[in-house]
Amino acid sequence: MPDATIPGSAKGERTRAVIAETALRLFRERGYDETTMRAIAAEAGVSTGNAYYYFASKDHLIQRFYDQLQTDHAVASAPTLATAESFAVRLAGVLHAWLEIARPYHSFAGSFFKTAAEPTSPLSPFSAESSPARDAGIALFRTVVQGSSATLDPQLRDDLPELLWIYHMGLVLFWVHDPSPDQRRTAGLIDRSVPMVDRIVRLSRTRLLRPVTREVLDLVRYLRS
Amino acid sequence: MPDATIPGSAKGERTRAVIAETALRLFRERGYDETTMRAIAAEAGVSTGNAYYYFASKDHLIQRFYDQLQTDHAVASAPTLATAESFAVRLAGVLHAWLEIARPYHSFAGSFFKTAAEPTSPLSPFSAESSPARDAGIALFRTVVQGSSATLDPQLRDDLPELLWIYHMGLVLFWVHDPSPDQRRTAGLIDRSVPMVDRIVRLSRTRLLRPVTREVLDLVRYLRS
DNA sequence: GTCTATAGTGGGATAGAC
DNA sequence: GTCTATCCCACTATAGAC
Repeated sequence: MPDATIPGSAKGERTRAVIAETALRLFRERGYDETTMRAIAAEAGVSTGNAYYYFASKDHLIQRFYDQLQTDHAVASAPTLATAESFAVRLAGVLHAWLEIARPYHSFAGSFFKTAAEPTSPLSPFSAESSPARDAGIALFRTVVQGSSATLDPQLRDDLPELLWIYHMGLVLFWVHDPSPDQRRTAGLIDRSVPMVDRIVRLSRTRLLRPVTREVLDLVRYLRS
Repeated sequence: MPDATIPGSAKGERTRAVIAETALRLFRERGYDETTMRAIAAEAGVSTGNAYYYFASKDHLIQRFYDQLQTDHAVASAPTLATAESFAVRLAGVLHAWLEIARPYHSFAGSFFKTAAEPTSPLSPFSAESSPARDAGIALFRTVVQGSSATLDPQLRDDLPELLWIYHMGLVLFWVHDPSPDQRRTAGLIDRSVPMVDRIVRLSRTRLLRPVTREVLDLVRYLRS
């Protein structure tokens, strides 16, 4: 036996991984509702009891999917973030990157989305369990802001990444409901809304709009408190 | 004509109503997940099979709840709409009215909200089955706009009600996730966001913001097409 | 601590007799 | 239109093997 220091732990992690990967594969092949825990366990070569030993519920298998998606998104966004300087280009690049890496999962995302939408669910993007993925998402948008050539109100510079993440969540909501082939309408929505966001961010420093900017920032702080 | 011509139909409608009312009562008393179809059927004095004869699924029982809420909302909004002239006051009145009539259902709304969020669900506010409720909602906001003293760009005047309905859906989303007592944070969100909306609507006609207004309206039309 | 096997519960949904 | 009987599956419980 290799590894006597943490007995079984390595093996356990491998079993956990096998179950998670099998589940994800079956979800993609058959859809979420059509994939039973029995089938996942059988296909992974473990007992159903064992599957439940590692994952508290069928829903918990999706947490893996989130983390995977988040990692892939960061990787797919890297080229844009490394080269583009314009805020609008960086933002559009990151959003389109998400669209591309998420595309293969569109049909099955729809079927488990309901679970994520439930307030008490650990899969909700607003839940405590999701805070690592959420923080990673906000961090990505922080990179979008910080690397851009745009000059911003300092306070807005701090809070804008969170606002952009919420904007992204709105796009995801639209995407989930988007029946068009390859979700082209969502792509269109990005292409049409990014320039608006860009323009509004630029205008936020003007005398006319500064009061609104203040109100928005106050609101963000109120909601965080 | 109210008729003896369709025999049994009246009886059927009564059975349907009894089941729906029983279900709503039990949902409020015990919560959605904790109320089984067996319990609903038993309490209503019918068999479970019969309950399924009238309602294709447990979720379908909620459609009744939607309609009820929509009707109550219109009634609760009437006083404000009959008296207030300022756009901000009318909007805030209608939104707070919703908050009040929805309050008793907050805890159970959370548990079935997931169903409504599912794209393929007939309960989704964007579904074809929900279009009557959606249209009624938009009509309510049309009254908010049309009865107000504010002067608006004609095109915006046409599309603003739909935008306000979407804004309302956003507030509902927040409300569902709001754990504060009596959902006070949602009330705070309304109080802080309505002045912003009001200000932005006023500013939409200024030279500086007109391009953004155009873009927003183009976007709305794109999404409708 | 990791895993199997098995037996069982409860609830959404359905089939088919009447 | 209404019933009874049954299916299916998520999930639990448990007892024990390595």
